Amino acid sequence: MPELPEVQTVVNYIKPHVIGKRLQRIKPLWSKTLHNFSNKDIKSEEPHNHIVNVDRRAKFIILKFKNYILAIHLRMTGKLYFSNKQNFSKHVTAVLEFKNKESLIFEDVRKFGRIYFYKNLNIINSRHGPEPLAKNFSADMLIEMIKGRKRNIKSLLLDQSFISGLGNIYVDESLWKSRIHSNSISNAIPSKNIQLLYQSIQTILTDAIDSQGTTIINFSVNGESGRYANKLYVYGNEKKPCNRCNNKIKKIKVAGRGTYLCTKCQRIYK
DNA sequence: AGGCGTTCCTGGGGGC
DNA sequence: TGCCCCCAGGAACGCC
Repeated sequence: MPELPEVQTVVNYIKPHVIGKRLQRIKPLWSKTLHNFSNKDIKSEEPHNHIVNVDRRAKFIILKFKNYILAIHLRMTGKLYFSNKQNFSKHVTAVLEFKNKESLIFEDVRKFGRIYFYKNLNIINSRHGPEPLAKNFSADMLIEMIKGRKRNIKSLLLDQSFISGLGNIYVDESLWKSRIHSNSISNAIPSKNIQLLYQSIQTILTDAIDSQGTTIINFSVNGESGRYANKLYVYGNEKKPCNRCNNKIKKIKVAGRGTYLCTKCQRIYK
């Protein structure tokens, strides 16, 4: 599941390939993939269809054009890669075609991924919380945010309107690193532990971006997983010993999600 | 406010 | 070996 580090990895990867390229058309191979627009909307923007920048906001890949943006969400199994091949796998749901037969391929086995057409980032910003790696996002902010809610901490951290970019993997890793049980109630967690959570999120996300993420995010290089897969402390490690206390990692269900944690050294605050 | 169920999808795992 | 059943999971939405 692509989360912030995987999405950032995709952005870093495609950016040099697509900046300055002129989009000719978008071919939908799965009708729902183009969520709120069609190729007509792209045509009507002519001749201003050059990609001027590629960026990330929350878990969206943002293709910036002169007068609009395309926001691409990979959801569960979406993959985005640059290609000049003409034969696609059966899971390709959309093709963004440039000149010279070059294309951005959106491949998505489960078909949950979507592409959105907006004038700017306003709508996305209004629905999403702060970026955890933004320079102006501080530990004090996170403390205030978490203390101000009375909610299951895992559910809160997964909520994109609360904080952007975290998903199941990095929430489990961050809570393990800061020794907070996933079933803790947000306003009962002491400030010093939230401070530790803040540092854990920073460290983990930064390290995961450096490692090009955990899951497979494109097929164009080698189809291998990101190197962070080898650095996970709890996620996917059921029954393996906890790196801190040697207790067996458990898999439980929290907020409807499969959740990995150490019930011995992650304390529950209620 | 917050928790929970439902929906969208398909590959893959478990059971037999 | 093969078939059927069931389910994970991000986000939006409706309900209580």
